[in-house]
Amino acid sequence: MEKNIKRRNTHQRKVILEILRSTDIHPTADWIYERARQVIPNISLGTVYRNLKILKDEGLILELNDGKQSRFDGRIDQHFHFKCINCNSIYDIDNKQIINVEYNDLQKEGYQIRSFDVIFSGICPKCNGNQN
Amino acid sequence: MEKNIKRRNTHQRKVILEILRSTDIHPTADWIYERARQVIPNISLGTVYRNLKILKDEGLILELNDGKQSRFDGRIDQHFHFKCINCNSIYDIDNKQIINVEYNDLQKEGYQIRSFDVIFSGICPKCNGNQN
DNA sequence: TCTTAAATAATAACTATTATTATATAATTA
DNA sequence: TAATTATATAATAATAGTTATTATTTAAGA
Repeated sequence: MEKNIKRRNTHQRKVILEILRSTDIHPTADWIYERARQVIPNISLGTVYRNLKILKDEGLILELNDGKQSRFDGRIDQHFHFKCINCNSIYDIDNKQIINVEYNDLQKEGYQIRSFDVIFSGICPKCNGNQN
Repeated sequence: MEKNIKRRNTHQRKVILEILRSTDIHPTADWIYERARQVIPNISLGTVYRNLKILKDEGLILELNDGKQSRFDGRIDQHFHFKCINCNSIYDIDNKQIINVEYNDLQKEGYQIRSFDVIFSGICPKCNGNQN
């Protein structure tokens, strides 16, 4: 994607970012599209995808993935994720203190670290006990 | 997928697992397919996908994802990953000592943790210095 | 207000993955 | 060892998530 492009602050992009920031369910592009249509009835799914890519490029959102679909996250402060292997939900994990990462050694080996995510996998509290 | 199915130990599945265990590049299904064709010329891509799913289901391999494609990992001992945002390579990170995860609190909240991965994102040593 | 390049809506195209089905084969049984 | 049976295969079609195309619209600067 072009880096030094003069971006226009469009209504569509503002609505998409607002929708994403209003939820913690890490929605798919399609979910965001359905929500956006309630505000801009003739918005296009392509517009949703394009703007999600731009927002990610600008560091305003994160892209996760589910295995088969991309999911998006309006939170960009350091936090982690739990992926339920039963219902496929993704939860935010806020207990920063549970994880201690020291990556000086990696940097010495030449890795430039921009970010990191910890993704737990298992059964979520809702599914726990009533699995199919 | 059926759980109590009587599995047959096919030549195709053995070859696929062998190929995956022989590399550390976390290949895509298509890469594995090309390699497998050198051993079984008329193997089908569908067979590769089906067996990768079975092997994952049996806990013999891991599935990572790259954003748009699945990547597979023949290593199942605890280790972490580094994803280069420049060349898209995924590297294994072995320094277990750099990461300390304590998830008792999560378990108390009802999360059943089966596994976790730490994914660093940034520029790899090879790309460091000669980015495009 | 005029100009211009970026963004949009609509839609087509692409691609990774999964499903379908007739045939082949591993493994069990006789 | 031969017959049986259900699983796996190869070939191919179908699906679905995402990206590309293009004529038109629009945000933002002059």
